[in-house]
Amino acid sequence: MPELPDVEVFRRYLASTSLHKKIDGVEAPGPRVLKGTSPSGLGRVLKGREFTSTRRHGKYLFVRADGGGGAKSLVLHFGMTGYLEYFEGGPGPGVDMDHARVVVDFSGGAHLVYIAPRQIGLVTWTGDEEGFIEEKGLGPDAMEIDRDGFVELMRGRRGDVKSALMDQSLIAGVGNIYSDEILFQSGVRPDAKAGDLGGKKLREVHRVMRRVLKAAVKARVDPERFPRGYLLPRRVEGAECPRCGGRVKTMKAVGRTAYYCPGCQKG
DNA sequence: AGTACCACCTGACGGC
DNA sequence: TGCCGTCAGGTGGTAC
Repeated sequence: MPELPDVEVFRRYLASTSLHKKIDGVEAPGPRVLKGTSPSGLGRVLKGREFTSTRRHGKYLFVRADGGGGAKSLVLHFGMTGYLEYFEGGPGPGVDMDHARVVVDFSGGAHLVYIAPRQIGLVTWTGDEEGFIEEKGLGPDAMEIDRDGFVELMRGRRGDVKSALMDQSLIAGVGNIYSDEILFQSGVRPDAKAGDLGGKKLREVHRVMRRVLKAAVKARVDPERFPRGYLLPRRVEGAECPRCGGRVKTMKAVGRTAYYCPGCQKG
């Protein structure tokens, strides 16, 4: 799940559970997700500190850890299957500890666990969040970029609009699922050329993008809670289009499967 | 600049 | 039941 809305939900979860607790130590039973650090390295950085604030940029989550020398932040990226669990005492029966990759132990017996069945994901630390974002080549966050900036970025692109929306160096946060939703609600086919859309349509895509991401966060990314008329809960080949009653179809775009409604998306 | 693959991992699912 | 191919919401690298 982890696109911008999912990561925003994780951020709020972490902020409501894990701030202002002393960190006793860190374990990394899945060290493959650690990049540029080691289990002991991460432990040395975090031990004795406490998380004080959170920040999301695109699909990355930064967690500021204060109480030691210099600024240090935990950096989390959730790959395709990652998420967080917090618990006090032992893990409940529903917690998938088999796939726990990083565990932060707080004094008093609470734990924050980064779980990722497929170890595609990233956990590290940085002393410079801005520098990290720059190194990764991330564009502005999809909820932060303004309308004119968005139109400028999209204009002059020769590739498919879907791949432009998903290009993290242009705009950070949109992935395969939400690009489908945004294009569906904008009435634009996934294989339309971004540069062919025109200013008016691009402004509409920008407005729809903001609305969709916001609604997804509000729905806590639960498809059942999405507003009516959303494609996401019907994102299945042959399903009934929630707007026109036609059939949802798929096509390949940038090596990914795009779901769309030929009846609603003609642009 | 854009695309087309491959790779990294694991699990679920359909077909035989 | 088992084996096999395919697919899955991520990014990063290479080669054309």
